[in-house]
Amino acid sequence: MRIKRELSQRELGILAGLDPFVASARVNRYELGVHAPDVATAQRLAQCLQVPLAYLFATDERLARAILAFDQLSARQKDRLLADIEPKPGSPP
Amino acid sequence: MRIKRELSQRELGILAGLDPFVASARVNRYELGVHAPDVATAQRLAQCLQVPLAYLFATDERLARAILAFDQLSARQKDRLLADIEPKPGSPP
DNA sequence: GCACTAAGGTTGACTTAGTTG
DNA sequence: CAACTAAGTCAACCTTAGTGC
Repeated sequence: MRIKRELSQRELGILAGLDPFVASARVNRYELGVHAPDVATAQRLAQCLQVPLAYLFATDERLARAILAFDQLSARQKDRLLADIEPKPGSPP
Repeated sequence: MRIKRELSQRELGILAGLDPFVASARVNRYELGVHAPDVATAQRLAQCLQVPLAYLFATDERLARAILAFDQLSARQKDRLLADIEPKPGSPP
């Protein structure tokens, strides 16, 4: 899982609502990819990191950056960007 | 999990390498959100659906569309888009 | 064919307790 | 403090077997 944090593993886990006694071990396993959390826990971690849940699962570096950047845009900017890059229907065939 | 398929649940599961006898039940559980697959299985499903893994976890509709559209761009287009929308460092403070 | 489900077995995440820098 | 790990427990997923459309 793609975790980009500024806090310690333990602090992040506690912030995400994990029991302080287990936060360190669990976040460590997630960050190293030994274990994977359930989606609810992943969602809480994402909220604490202020990134979209999808960002944690972005395997491609550029896509990860795009997800972060897109998330920062205003609703209007998102709509304009989508209009720019989404393929128009009825073109390919 | 965000699954947008054109095949049947069973067909998708088989295509993703699941045992034909269990493909239907498992994909059904994933699609309805009753169970979640491990990341390796999710990755195989994403490949079959020809979407990035992150797309399956996009909770926001616009972000989901953006991920799909971004994935279709050429490497050069991706880099140009990132240059456009990524916040420049040193502006906020 | 399709989507969907309950019950029980089994695997892997979770807790505990600990080491190391 | 921090990052990281092994071992045993048990919840969550997987399999089986089945329903109804």
